[in-house]
Amino acid sequence: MPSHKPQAGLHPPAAGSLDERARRVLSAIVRDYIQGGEPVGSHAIARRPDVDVSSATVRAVMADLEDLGFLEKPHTSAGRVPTSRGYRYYVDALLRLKPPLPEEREEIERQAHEAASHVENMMAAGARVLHSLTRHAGVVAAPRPQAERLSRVEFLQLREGRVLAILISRSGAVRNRVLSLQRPLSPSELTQAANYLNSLVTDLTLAEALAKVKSEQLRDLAELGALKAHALSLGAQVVQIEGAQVRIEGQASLLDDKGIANDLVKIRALVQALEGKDQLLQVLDRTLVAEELQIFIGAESGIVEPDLAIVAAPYRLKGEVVGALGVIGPTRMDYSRIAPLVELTARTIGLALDEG
Amino acid sequence: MPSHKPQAGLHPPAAGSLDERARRVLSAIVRDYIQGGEPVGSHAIARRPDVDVSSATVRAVMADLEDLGFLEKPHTSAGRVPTSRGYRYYVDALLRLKPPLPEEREEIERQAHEAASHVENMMAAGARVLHSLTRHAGVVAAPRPQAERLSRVEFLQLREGRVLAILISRSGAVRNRVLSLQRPLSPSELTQAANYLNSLVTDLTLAEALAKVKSEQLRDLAELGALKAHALSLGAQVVQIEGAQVRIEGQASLLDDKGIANDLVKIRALVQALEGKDQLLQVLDRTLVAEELQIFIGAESGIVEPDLAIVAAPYRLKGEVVGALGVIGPTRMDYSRIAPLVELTARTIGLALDEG
DNA sequence: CGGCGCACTGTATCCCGGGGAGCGCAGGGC
DNA sequence: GCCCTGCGCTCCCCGGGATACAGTGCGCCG
Repeated sequence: MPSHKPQAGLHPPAAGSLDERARRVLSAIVRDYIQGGEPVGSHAIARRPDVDVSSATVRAVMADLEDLGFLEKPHTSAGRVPTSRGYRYYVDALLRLKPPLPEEREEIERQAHEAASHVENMMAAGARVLHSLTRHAGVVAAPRPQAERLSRVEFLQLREGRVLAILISRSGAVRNRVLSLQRPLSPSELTQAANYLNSLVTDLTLAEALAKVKSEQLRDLAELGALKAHALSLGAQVVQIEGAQVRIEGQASLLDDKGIANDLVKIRALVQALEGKDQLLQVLDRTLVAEELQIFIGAESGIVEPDLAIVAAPYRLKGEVVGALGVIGPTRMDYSRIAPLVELTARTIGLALDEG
Repeated sequence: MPSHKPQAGLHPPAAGSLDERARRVLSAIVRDYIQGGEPVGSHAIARRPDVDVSSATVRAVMADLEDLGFLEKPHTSAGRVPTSRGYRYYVDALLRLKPPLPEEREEIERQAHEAASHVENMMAAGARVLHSLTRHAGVVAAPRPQAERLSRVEFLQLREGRVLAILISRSGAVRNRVLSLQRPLSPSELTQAANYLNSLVTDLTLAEALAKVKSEQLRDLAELGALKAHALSLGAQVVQIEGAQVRIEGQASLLDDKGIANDLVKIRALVQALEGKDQLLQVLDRTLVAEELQIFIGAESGIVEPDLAIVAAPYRLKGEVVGALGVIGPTRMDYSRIAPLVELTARTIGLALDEG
């Protein structure tokens, strides 16, 4: 399994520093807490067949784990709860992934294929299927324009002084924007301008296209005609079409988590954070850069709420990473089941996009 | 002021049946409750200069109003709280509108003008300004395709067997959709098809355009060439492009209301209801049909949460109603201030769209 | 070194009683 | 006849105290 660490280990105690017994205890606590959601006591752990020591010994181990920052207790005399650091260790070193069930596979594939022709449908379907299979919030970021390769640029004359610029990407995504012209162009001039731009930017990513247009702009200003200069300035505007939408499904399920449910302040912060989707987008972007499945736990995600975790995976179009999707849930979500589901969904959606 | 009733009065006691004193008391109670948010007692009302009777008399009047269904008490021996019916009467018969402040006007106009060129920006700006001025959730429905008049249809060849259809409306809204062709068309055939369609549907609303295309399809099938038939079948698909988005800003503010804040079940239901925007869209649609400002109180809105009210107004493009926007808040929101704000925002956005 | 049991501590829940807000009703004045 | 005053009653809210409970920490023992 590839490393899930979005951040390199920051603390001195190295990952391998726990002995076998401590690892078993930590693993048991995390799984217990994920399943039950309540602070877990030494007795419950001692009863487990794979630990098999007395509760007093467990308590001793727990005290050590607490010193190391893997566990904490809500109050003096309560059971222990994993900290973000505890989850981190669990995810990095202890996690055993469970492959998705056949019916889950089928569900993902059905949804992906029904919706693949249209990018927006795809996003909605992806978010929906992640939500319904995990009962947490499913989230899909639109293919990044920066990473997408352009297929074509078109201009349509609207009315005096305004053109509609249309960007068609290789994935079939379409973006458009209304531009204002400094001086009117005739239809044939507009066609020429479009042809010229297409000759420059076809098959480039948006980022590359922008760079290309800028460099041409510098070089050609003197040497080329006014028309081409004008075309380039339009091109510079076109390429900056903003995109990057995020689709969320099932945010209501986030409110079910016990850690949040009773705290109005947290609920508010959460709803607000999800409403402005910027933070979310940043997290998904990090996944996009990493190019492999990422698990963000607590504060790592940058989302205000510290009891939230995000499992995200990039999806590919013709081999290139173009977007990311994932699941947002409480830190105590079932990583062993959800990580493979997210990974599978990303892969399946990538395949569907390739065909669509 | 035009009637705000979305439903005709259902109960026998006619609107005018309250005498002057009862109306004053009801009005005072509603305003008091809107301001303070707590059940209001007879003493508080009796102290008001515009009522000026003893608290015992107020209590008697209150008892009558309670029998009529305008008030209720959360429990025996608490103050009274208006029912939906009470708000309804208040809004219909007692409400005194307060014109927006100059700075509110300016804010609305600034936002509307900055964003008018692009429909999506306009929606975002409208929702934002309504949210920021009212501190409740602002909501804007996209111009309805059914009501919008078409400016033009364009086709762009994508790759073998697929075309991108683009619908440009008079308001500058652009919608697109990828269509599959039964048989490939050459570029010139495509242009011809587009020209033919444009000659049919320009300046029609989407609904009219659909009817027109259908009728042409029947008539011309035998008489016209295969190309035109093909064009018509494309046209039929194009016109069915779905749209109708809703933009919400500030849903987090809905959680601040005292009636909801402490009830997790309600919060969940609310978040869920807003996530699927269908219900909201239906409410705004009703406003669109009514063609004037509407106030929906409690259950009238069809939104699950009974303690919510919606103030909505249609906005116009060149005189024709094309969309609706409004504010969602607790039933105890300040209607006298918010209704004029919503109305003004709708009008201002309409004007901005006309120019844009 | 691991296991056992006891004392300690903090939480949650219930019950109880006092205080207070507000109502309904009866009786009296203009 | 209308409206005000006064009084008793009901119900909520709040704080305190008792109880039950879960789980730890630690000393002691094999």
